[in-house]
Amino acid sequence: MGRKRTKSGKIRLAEVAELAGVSPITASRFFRNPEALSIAKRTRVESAAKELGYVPNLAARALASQRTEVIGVLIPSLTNNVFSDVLRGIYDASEGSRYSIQLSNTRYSILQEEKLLRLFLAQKPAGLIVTGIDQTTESRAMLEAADCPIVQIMEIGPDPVDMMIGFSHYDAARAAVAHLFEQGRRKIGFVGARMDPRVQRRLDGYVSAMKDAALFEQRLVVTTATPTSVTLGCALFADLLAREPDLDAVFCANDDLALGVLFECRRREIAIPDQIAIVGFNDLEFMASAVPTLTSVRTNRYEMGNTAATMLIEAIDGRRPEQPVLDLGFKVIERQSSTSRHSDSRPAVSGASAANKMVALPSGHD
Amino acid sequence: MGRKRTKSGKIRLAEVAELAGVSPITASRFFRNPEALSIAKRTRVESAAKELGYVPNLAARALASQRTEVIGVLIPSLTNNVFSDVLRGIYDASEGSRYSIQLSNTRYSILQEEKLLRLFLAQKPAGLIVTGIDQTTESRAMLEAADCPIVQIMEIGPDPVDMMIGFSHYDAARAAVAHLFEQGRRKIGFVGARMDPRVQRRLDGYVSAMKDAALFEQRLVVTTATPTSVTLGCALFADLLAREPDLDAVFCANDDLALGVLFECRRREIAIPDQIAIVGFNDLEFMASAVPTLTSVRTNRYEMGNTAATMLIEAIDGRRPEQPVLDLGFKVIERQSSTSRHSDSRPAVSGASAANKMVALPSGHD
DNA sequence: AGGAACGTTGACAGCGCTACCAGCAACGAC
DNA sequence: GTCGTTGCTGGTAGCGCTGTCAACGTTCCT
Repeated sequence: MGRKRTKSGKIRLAEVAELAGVSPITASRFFRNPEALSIAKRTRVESAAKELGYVPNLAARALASQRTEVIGVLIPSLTNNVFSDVLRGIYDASEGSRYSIQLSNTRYSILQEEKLLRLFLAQKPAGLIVTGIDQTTESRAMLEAADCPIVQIMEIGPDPVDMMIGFSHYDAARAAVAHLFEQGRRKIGFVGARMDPRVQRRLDGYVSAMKDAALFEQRLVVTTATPTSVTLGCALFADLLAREPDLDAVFCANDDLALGVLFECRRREIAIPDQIAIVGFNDLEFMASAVPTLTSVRTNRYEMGNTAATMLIEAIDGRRPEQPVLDLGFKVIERQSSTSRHSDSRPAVSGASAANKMVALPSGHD
Repeated sequence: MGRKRTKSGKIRLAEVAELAGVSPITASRFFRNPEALSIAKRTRVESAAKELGYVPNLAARALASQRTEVIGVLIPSLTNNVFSDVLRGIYDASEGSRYSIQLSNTRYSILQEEKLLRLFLAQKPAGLIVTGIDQTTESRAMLEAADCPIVQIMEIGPDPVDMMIGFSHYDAARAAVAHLFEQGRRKIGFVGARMDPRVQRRLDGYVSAMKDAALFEQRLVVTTATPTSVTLGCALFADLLAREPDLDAVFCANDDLALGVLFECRRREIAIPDQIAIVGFNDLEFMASAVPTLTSVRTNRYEMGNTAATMLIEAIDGRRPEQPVLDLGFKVIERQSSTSRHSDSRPAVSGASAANKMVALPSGHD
């Protein structure tokens, strides 16, 4: 019905095709698979599109092709520093690809996750990134039935839905405790907050290491379901100290807690590391600048997000990785807070010790 | 032809309508404007949809209605704590509404912002949230031509595109400096990183306050374009101290820098606040737990994001706010790092002083 | 009583794009 | 020379939904 030159002056594929002197379908192909066109038509369509300032209509494309170019991402928290690094990795990888990111926050609730998953799946995403390996049975079933690639991030486990990228929190915690053992520490406390599955596995790693050395005592463990914070680190450490005044080290489930412990020690004039050693988890930026500098377990958060999104996009485009489960490992970054002698002289400007000793371990081999 | 019972067994609006015994268009209306239906049909459609587990196809809806239910959000950084709070506010507000969030990262580049804006606008978003008031001329023109509501967040300025929510960074900086004056400080340094427009305006506020008191000296200002970090705070403070050993206070453009300054002081055994007072900006959680507790300018980041998204959604739905520009103000939270006497005894557990004195100021009245 | 106004419903015709299949030329194999 | 085969192109027919308009019954007004 005389549908040329749409009233609102919008540029449709048909206009581009007309200007290029090809059929709409050929123009369409140019945007999806340029190699399928002859060079002549390819350049004609390209310049026509540029001249008209054509922008494809994603809704029409999604409707016609029965699939979207959206990657769904489900993470438990928007505030946690850990996830902001992961997210940045994901967004960086998605840029330049034709996929866009649809982000949702499960607030550490697997029921909420299930609900969001249902929502996402109904829109037929091109791919999905989900956090962790602890889904509801229902969620798990939906993921397995989904006809798109899926990456589980943050940790690795025995039974991937599809792809998986992360590291073993259990092994990482064991390595942290092993480091403290090496430094001659015996009464090592554990401080944890939120107690999501990954923190729980860090606790498990700590417990197993302590039990292996016949040093485990329940009262050395202080945890809470409350979301983590520096202030909470102060409070939990105070609790721990009240239970066990002879403590000679604390392994904190994350760096915020470690910073809180550091502050609380300073407040109580407890010498670090002479009286108590501190080890954190994640190696956030400030750990290297604290006084004393704080030992932590470095995790590759940005890389985790970036690789996950990259792998996912490759899989969507039909190039599945040969290795669907990727262990990114971790490193214990040894700093002053847990090493008995301050061997290095104070650096000129920043508190970062230039001579951080690193203990690198690929996780996953128990 | 014969398009009933789509092959893949997918539930379309037509199936719902058939089961409910109404026409598809009536069923469609149920999802968009239930009040337009008679009670009888409303309940019939509702139960039919529930029975079939109908989920609307957003792509088809977008194509047919020529508009999407996507709110575009442009922020400069995914890593910065400040923005993660804002984002959380935005996502929280979008939940429960029918709008979904499309997030993109401008990396503090207004050119990148322009590019993303073009991309977003091409998809006809339902609304847009952009950061700050410094857009390129081109971006500004696009925003003004856009036929959707727009909220500028993070700061307020004279000439809103549409709606605006934030506070005056200039006034907030002046208030921070005024507080230091009150405490008898005179040689007040400024430490800033990244120097995005908002940090620049904090610097402007600092400069004007110092000039008003005839205390401004260029060498009191240390800034860098480098992204902010705690480590950078250490380094910049060291620079500042080298230039001006008689310093008696530092105003840091954000809390990470302030923490770095704190650590560097500890490293150099500079007494806080006796020798040097520290004031940060944003009042991140850890400021209340540091030793000594750190004074900061509290900003309502979560509320900013939440209110912005709420206002935007209201505006999309046709209920424009009577007051399109909202000043959320700020508060100088006075803590030990800038108050001369430690009047409060040590709290039992956390470092947070229970008796934080607050100076609240609605910004915007110079 | 006649007609306007309203509330409710449905038919029709796309929205802009792509899946599918058919067509055609050019090429090599038999 | 005939028959595939490959590479490129185009026509047709929707994808699932909603905008528009018309039609209907009911109520309210004059």
